[in-house]
Parts: sequence; structure tokens; C-alpha cells
Amino acid sequence: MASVKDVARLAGVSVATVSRVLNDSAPVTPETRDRVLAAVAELGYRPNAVARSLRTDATRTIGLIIGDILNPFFTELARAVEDEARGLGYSVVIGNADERPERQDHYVRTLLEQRVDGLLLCPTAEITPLVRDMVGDGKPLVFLDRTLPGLDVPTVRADGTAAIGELVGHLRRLGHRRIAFISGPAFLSTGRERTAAFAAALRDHGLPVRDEYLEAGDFQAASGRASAARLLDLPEPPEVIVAGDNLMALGALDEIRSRGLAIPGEVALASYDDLPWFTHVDPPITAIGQPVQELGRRAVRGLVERVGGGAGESVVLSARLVVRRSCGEHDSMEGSGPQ
Amino acid sequence: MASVKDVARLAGVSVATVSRVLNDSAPVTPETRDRVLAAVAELGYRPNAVARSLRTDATRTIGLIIGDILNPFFTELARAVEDEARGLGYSVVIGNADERPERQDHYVRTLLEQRVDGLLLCPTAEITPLVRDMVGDGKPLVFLDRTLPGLDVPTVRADGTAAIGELVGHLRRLGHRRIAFISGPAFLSTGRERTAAFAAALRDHGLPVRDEYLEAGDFQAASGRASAARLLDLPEPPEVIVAGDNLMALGALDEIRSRGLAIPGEVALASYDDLPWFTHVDPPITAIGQPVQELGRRAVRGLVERVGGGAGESVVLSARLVVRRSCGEHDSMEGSGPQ
DNA sequence: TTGTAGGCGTTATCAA
DNA sequence: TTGATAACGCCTACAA
Repeated sequence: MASVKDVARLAGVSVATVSRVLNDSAPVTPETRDRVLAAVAELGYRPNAVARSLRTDATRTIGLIIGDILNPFFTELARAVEDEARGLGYSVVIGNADERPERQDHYVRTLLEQRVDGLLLCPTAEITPLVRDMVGDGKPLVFLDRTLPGLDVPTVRADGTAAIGELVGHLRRLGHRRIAFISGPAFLSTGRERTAAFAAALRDHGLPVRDEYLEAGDFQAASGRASAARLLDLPEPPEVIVAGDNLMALGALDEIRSRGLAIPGEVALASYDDLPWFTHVDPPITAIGQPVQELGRRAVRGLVERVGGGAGESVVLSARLVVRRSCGEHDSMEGSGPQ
Repeated sequence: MASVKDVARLAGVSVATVSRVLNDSAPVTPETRDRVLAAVAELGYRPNAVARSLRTDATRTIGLIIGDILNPFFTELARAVEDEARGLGYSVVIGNADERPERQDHYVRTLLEQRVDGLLLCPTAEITPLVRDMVGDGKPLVFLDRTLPGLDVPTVRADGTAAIGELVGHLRRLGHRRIAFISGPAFLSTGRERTAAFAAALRDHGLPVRDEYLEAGDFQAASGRASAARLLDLPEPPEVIVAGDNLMALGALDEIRSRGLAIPGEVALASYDDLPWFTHVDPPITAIGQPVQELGRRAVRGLVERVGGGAGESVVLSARLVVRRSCGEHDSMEGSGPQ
């Protein structure tokens, strides 16, 4: 491949001059400039970002480690991150942790070695030694969606506490009393938060918190299905199943369908996370939606600020309830709820 | 950040020795080896992949440019590619063309500058000058899912011709005669291929190919919705709408639902591409599924082979029909069709 | 078995 | 305005 040297030779100038026109980092006469550009075109010269990064100690690249690339929530998040980053002149390298701590660490390591300028991490586990080191090293880092307590790292996330409260109130008004929750892993902040919010909401509405109605899932479809099965096998099964994320909702749906149960007649269903196709299920699924675009945008801005030497601050947005028909709502209620 | 030099100094050896133990590229006595490893640990040394790549002229990284990251087909494909690549010791950098030629070229350029060892491209357009150049330069390249005729590049894709034939036969047997197709863009090989297969299948079954039943979409949900609207507004609307990809199926579904039409009673629906949630729509959607995992695997293997100096060869797999209920199937038919 | 030194392609400093 | 040159961190002859 052609290098600056080749371009310089062909244009009859020094490599310094080539660099100057390419980055217009210093004044160059129009004529030499043209000569250089002509040489660039003729040789099909393409700057070597690897060499540039070595020299400048910056890659204009950020890493994004997501929990699970097959989870539409993360996919949408990745898309938002990518869009914002591109606008700011950064490339993003995505790592898929697949909800496995060791794979998360694999990507942390790889991205660090690739010398990304900063890292957006949706932590898949409790604090790993590697992550702790990274914080100590002062590499620009921002947590996204999930957080890790005890670490001084800016976090961009959506809080679902209020929305879950609304959901439980909504269910209560519909006459439901036996409400079950399939939670995410307790070692994830989102898992903990949603579970705690659910229990609190139950209490707020004078409903008992029954252990057997609290299933521990792992944010994957299979666990949603298994949890739903256990719930439906209970001597006194719940009237409503609330899934802690969209994948587990899909799993629960699988289980309910396979038993030929009517929704919401025999069991109602609601989901944390909202998806386009929830509209098309019969009945359409009542869900809690997150401001995904905004999460991605804010995270990138915060990270880039840190890369530039700024402080970076945590931001907490709000999730919101989207009422549809899967919980026994009447016609008049659909689409209600806070916008 | 600590460099080999620092490690060397701390271990009391030369940088060459450090490099040797890190890559075990040459014999080193156990004692020095231990000293080096200890220094590495103490300094938290992390090799600089940028410098290494500059020196070795290899990044152990491949680029993957997909059509649309919000399209579950590509998401699943990305996942498969990533898995296979990781197994072979490669990282993959994903670029989302968002079905826009200029954005595809943006990523081609960026990835080339980042000196990826090879590129997996799902072409989003006709041949762009940049892509043509790349082929000329001999940079390892493999087309995935879609192909670009006239370019000598190995392609890994699934052929849907047979499956579409089966689908039309299936519809015919169900008594349908007025079958419409929402096609992908004619400038994409997949768009062309599916449309041609559909027309051929119609003829094979003695059905007329009516222009007004051939809608031109762009593989995005909005176009699926608009196309379905035009189809349903026809003086003699079709009995069946076949969407050329899953996103357009979603859009068509939106339109059908918003008109309060019964599926399959008032209009039947089928989709190219199969998705987990198709099972949960009422009624479950009859679709054509692609061997996504295998596509990803084969593409990576082919590319890595090329990177290693091999030839690389094209592979064509087959899509298959999955019969469900959205076309007026009877109970006994569900799940039938070729496995 | 180990060390010295050159060079990968850039950018940036210092002179001219 | 331009050019010569050092340096970024690493690997790898070549020597010892």
C-alpha cells in the first residue's frame, strides 16, 4: 500500500508537507497542495490509521460492550450509540458479552489493547478485577444501562421505579391481586432495581409480597419460559406475570401459549422493555418502555467529554408505562397511561 | 501506560526478551521468563495492539458491514460471525450501513484505514467505485448474504428460489390465486432474486403475473406498510401478501391491523425471513427461514482462508419454508413442510 | 539464551 | 512556506 513517502516522492515534496495538507495542520501554498492531492489520488493513497494512532496516542474509536446482541434492547442501544458517535467523528467497536462475565472481560481486554479512546460498558457481572483496574488506570469509562455500585464511574441509565409503580397500580385497578415477577439476575443493577421496585409497589398498594411469586431469571428467553412454567404450576398460580425484560417476556409467552392458556383471561402478562412487535401479539402486550435513543446519545456525549478531559456526569432518565391489552384492560384504556 | 521498555527495565532484561516471553517466539529460560511475567503483572502491562499491528502489518481484526443493525436478520448474522471469528482469534468490527450506499462506503473507508485484515460485506448498493477499487487492490473480501454481479469476489448466501416455489405451491393448494409480493430493491441481489423467484413460481403454477401485485419496497418497515396499503386499496386486492423480508412483513402487518382486516380471512400474509416472535402473532406467520448461523460461519471461514492466502470459494445454502397459520392453513398442516 | 538496533507509517519539533 | 528528523511501541534480524 502507498504511504506518505510514496506520495511525497511523487509530488516532489517532503513527508511533512504531505502530512500538512492531509490534516491541514499548517499553511501550504495552493500549488503544492494541489500537487500533493493529485499524488494522493493517483496512488489511491489511504492513510494508515494504525500508524497515526501510534503517533498521536488516540484512535478516535470508542468501545461499546453490550449485554447481549440478540436482545433488541441492546441492538437499539448500539444503533443509538453508533449514530451519536459517528456525528462526533468517532468509530465504535461493539463487543457482545452474551451476558457472560468472562466474555465481557475478554472484550474489555481486547478493546484496551486496541487502545480505544474510551469505553462504554453495560456491565454483565459484579465488579471484576479487570474492571476495577481500568477504573484505577483512569481510562475514560462510562457505564450504560447498568451500573456497578462502589465504583466512581459516571452512569447513564433509565430508572423504572416509577413506571413499575404505575404498572402495579394499573394492575390493581384492573382487579388483579396475585401478581408475579420474573426478575433479572440479582448481580445486575437493573435486575435488583426492578425487583425492588416491584416489591415496593406491591406494598404501596397493600398487596402481600409472596416469595413464590418472585422468580429469579437471567434476562434470557429460556429462563422466562422456565419461570413462567413454575409459576403456572403453583397450587395458586398468579393472575398476572410481569417479565423483567423483553426476552423473558418472549419465553413466558412461549410457555403460556404452549399450555393453551388465554391472555389475559387465564393469565395476564406484562413486560419490562417495549418492542415494535408487542403491538401485534394477541393481545397486544402492556409494557414499560425505555428512552433508548436518549440513553445512547447521553452516554456517548458523556464519554467523549471524559476523553477530552472533562468530568462526565451520571444521568438518570425515566422509563414509562405503555398500556395495551394483555392485562385485561378495557377498550377505553388502551394507549392511556403517561406519554 | 507501561510499555515493553518498562517491563524490560523492571525485569532486568532486554525488550527483545520481553517480546519473546510474551509471544513465546523463542526459547527463554524459566527464571527470566518468571521475572518478566512478574514485571508484567506488577506494572499491569497491556500490549499495545496498535504498535504491534504497525510492526506486523496485521490486526487480527475483520470488518463486517451489515445492511441494517435494526433488522433481526443482520443482528443474528452478526452474532454468528462474531462467534466464529472469536474462535479463530479474530475480533470483528461491525459497521451499520443502514441500507445507505454512502454509509456503506464510509465504513469501507474507515475499516480499510484501520487496516482490518479482511472485510465481510453485505453490499447495500450497486458497485461503488470504492468497492471496485478494493477488489482491485486485492484486500481480502467476501460478500455475505448479498452479492454484486460482475465482481470476482467469493459470496456466501442463501438461495430462496426453491423455498419461494414451495410457498407459492402451498398457497395455490390452499386455494389462493391472487398473490401479491412486496419486493426488496432491485439493486440488491436478494431483492432481485426473490422477485424473480416469485414471478417464476407464479408461472410454474399457472398463475398470471400481475404488475399491480408486484410492489417495490426497500426492505424497511415503512415501505412494507405503504406497499400493503396500495395493495389493499386496489379494486381487486390480493388474497395473499408475501413480504420480501421480515421488516416489510412487520410494516404490512401494521397496515392490515390498522384496517381491522382479519388474517387470513380477509387477507393472508407470509414473509421471507423467519423470526422468533412470528410464532406469537395471531395467527402465527408462515415464513421462509434462512440458515443464518451457517451463513456467518462459512463467511468467516472463507475470509480467514483468503487472509491466509487461500482462494476462498462461494457457497450457496438453501432457505426453507416454515408453514404456520397466516395463510389459511388447516390445523393438520401446521409445522408441516420441509424440515 | 540474550541483547542491540532498525524500521513499520505517522505526526510534530526545530531549523532554514 | 518547507524540509529533515525524532519518536510513538513493538517485533525481528543479526550478533554475541
